[in-house]
Amino acid sequence: MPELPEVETSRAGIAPHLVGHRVARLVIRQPQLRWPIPANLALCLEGKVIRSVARRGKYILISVEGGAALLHLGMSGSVRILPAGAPAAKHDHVDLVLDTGSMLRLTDPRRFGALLWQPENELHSLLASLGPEPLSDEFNAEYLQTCCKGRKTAIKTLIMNSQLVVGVGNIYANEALFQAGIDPRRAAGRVSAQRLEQLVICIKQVLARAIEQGGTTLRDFVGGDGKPGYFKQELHVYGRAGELCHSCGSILKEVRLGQRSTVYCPSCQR
DNA sequence: CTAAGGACCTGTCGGC
DNA sequence: TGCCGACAGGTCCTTA
Repeated sequence: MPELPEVETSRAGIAPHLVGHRVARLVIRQPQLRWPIPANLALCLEGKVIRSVARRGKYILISVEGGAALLHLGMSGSVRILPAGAPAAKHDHVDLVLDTGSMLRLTDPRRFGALLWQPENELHSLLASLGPEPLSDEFNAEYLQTCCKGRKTAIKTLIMNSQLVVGVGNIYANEALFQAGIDPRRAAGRVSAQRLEQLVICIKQVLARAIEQGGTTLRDFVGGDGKPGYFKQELHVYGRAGELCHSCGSILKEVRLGQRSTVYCPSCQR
C-alpha cells in the first residue's frame, strides 16, 4: 500500500491525535512482523508523552522521552485512530492506547511492516544508509547524475533504491518516468544529464501532487483520518498495461524490472 | 563494488 | 463451486 505519499498522509492524519498525549498502554497481539517487535517496547513507551510524529523515507517516527518508535507499513500496513477498546480484527496487530480515550491501531495483513525502537541520540541501522528525501533540495539534478554515472542498472530500479533516494516506490517510479519521457529499462548511466534533471523535477512533482491528493488508494488504503486517497485518478501508466497512452494513444506496454511490474508508453518513453 | 534473485506473508483474482 | 498459480504498494539479505 504505502509509498511516500501514503506514509506522509498517514503521518499527517495521526499526528494531531498523538502529539502532546500520553501513552497509556501498548497492546501487542502479534509481535512477528518483518522483525519481531522488541520485547521492551511497551516499557519504552508507556507513561511517556508523545513529542512528535515525524517521517523519514517510509518510516514514521513516534518520539517520546528516551527515543522513538519506528513504524514501517511494509506493503500492506495501515494505521487508524479509533476509540480505545474497539474490537480487534484478524490483522490488527498493535494498539497504541492513549490517555485520551483514543488509540492508534496498526493493521498489516502481510506483516512486511515493522515496529522498532530507536534510543535517543542513536540512529537505527535501518535509517543509517538511507538516501536523501526526494522533496528536499539535497535531491537535485547534480546528485542524481552522480548516482547514475557508470551504472548499468535500469533507471527505474535505480530511483527505487532507497540508498540513493527514499520514498520512490513502484507506482510513482512508473509515473515519474512516464512524465519525464524516459524508458524505464534504460541503463541509468545512459540517460542524459538533461533528462535526469527533468526526472528529478517529475519525481518531486508526482510525489507532491500525490501527497496533496491524500495518496493513492488501490484496494482499501485510508489515511489516519479514514479518508481514501484520490491520486489513483491521476495515474497515467501504473496499472494501465494494454490501455491507451493518455498522451499519444499508443498501447501501454508492461515488462518486469527487478520483479516489479513496469508499465510504459513505447512511443513517449525513450 | 554492482547486479540479480530469493525471502518474508496473506489475500485476491483469473483461469481451468 | 473449487483448486492452483500468479501477483500485489517494500526492502533486506544472499549469491554471483
